Amino acid sequence: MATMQDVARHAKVSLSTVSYALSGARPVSAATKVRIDAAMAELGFRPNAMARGLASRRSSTLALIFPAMESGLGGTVTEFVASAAAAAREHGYHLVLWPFGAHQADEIRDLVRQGLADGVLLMEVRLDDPRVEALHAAGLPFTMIGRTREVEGLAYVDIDFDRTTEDAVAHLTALGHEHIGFLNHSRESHDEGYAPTIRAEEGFRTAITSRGLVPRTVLCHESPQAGRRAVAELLEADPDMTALVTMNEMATFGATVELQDRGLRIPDDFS
Amino acid sequence: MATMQDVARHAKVSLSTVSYALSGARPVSAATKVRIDAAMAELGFRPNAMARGLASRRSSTLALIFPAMESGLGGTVTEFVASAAAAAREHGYHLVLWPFGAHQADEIRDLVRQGLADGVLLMEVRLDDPRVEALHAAGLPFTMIGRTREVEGLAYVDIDFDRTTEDAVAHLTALGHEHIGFLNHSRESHDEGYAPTIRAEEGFRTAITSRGLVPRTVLCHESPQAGRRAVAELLEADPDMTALVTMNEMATFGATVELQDRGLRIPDDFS
DNA sequence: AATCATCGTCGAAGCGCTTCGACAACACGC
DNA sequence: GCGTGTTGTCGAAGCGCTTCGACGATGATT
Repeated sequence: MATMQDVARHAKVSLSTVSYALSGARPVSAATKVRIDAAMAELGFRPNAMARGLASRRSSTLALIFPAMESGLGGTVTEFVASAAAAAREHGYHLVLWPFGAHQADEIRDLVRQGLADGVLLMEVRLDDPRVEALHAAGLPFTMIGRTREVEGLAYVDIDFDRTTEDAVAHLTALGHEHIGFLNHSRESHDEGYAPTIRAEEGFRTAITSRGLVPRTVLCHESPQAGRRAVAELLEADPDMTALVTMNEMATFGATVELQDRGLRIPDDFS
Repeated sequence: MATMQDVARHAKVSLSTVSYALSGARPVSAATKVRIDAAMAELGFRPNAMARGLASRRSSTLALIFPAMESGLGGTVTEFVASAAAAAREHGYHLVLWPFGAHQADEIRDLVRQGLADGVLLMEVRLDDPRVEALHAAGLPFTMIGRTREVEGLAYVDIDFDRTTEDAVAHLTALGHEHIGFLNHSRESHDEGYAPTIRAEEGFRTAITSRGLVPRTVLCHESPQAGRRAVAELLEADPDMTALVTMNEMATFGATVELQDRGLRIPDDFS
């Protein structure tokens, strides 16, 4: 593998000039730049990531902390991961995966100190999340996908659950539905303080009660089987139910099966 | 951040002794080791990943090359990614994501030369995959999830599609089914040489024809909508069809909807 | 023509670690 | 008591790059 020294010799300039040509941190004359570019091309030079990282104290690497296999890994999570990787790439960064849940803040602290990451993306944030504290203390830049209870001074992107549930309910009431159920994520996720579960539940209740209707919600594991049972429960609680709002992708597949099983056509009899 | 030099001073030994205590590459007396461990703990020392990588020419990083968002990113792919990350972690490795498809062998070659990865995991391998050639030429150790046409000298783990399709067909014929359809991945994936699509198709045909039955297969996009249409097609081709073998997760959800829509109960009327 | 920035380039000092060669200190067999 | 190995430790030389200070060579400014 060709080093920068090789390129320098080949282009008959000093090591540092090659470095400056590459980074643009200082001006380099057009003529020398051409020679250097030619030498780099000829030798197939690629700057060594480790050496660059060590000398510059910047790794060009971002870490994506994501919940190993906790909450079912729906399609949404996967999309986040895939687009984060692609976006990092576009900006010349590497993306490393740190599969740590909310209870593994210590491991994160350790990894951060190894200096491999310039910044962190935190996924599946809990309302009170020790990982946030750890990252904050480490002084590493980070942003969250989702949010904690307190977001003072923190950067995050988030889904507006108040708005989405309100929109969903508005859509259904506009269609004439008055008995609307809500199929949420699991009880575990709720009890762990997983924000989407909690905030969507609140949003739904608000949207429903503000219309003088009765909210019927159910927490449900991320599986088709659980989805069937959950819908059965909802229909027992309110046999007149004609519409469902759902947060739980996996369970939804089971839900449709259960509905069709009961002779309810979608979308004719049930929305 | 404490360096190894700090630890050495603190423990009153030389820098190299600390290194040896850490790596075990040379013996260190029990007494000094205790002092060094104490110093490391007190200073909260973590070896710098970049420096270690530069000096040792090993990055402790593995790259996972995976298809950005090509083939729908089913749950299986996600599981692979998540468990790869966890497994890497367990072995003290980092896992970086390189979102490159079969047509981006050049970009892979570039990244490899940056020396960030000690080895590579290649996913969604095509029967003839330029990435394999690129990695081979780069001399980087790699293994594949899936396989190319020629596997001489290559390491891989793979699904036995002959066996899975045979098992599926055997299961269905044992239940008495004689009109069995096959719901495959998309035509695009087939034409691109995506091995699971091609090999599963072959496996299914073999399993069916060896029983004197007629294979009915359909290529189908990764979506519920496409799944509905595909099942409709299959039933038109053979109205007596009573069972389906499927490779296409997303399409399957649509398939069940279509079947139920036609009054076919699962599993009573249709398997 | 003298003065001063500015430009383009170079050499050298690290970044924090691994690893090689050296070398005391000591144990062993005879 | 002399070779002959072991053990445990140290110093120093890198790994391949970034970045700082220095310095001749221009070109612009009076």
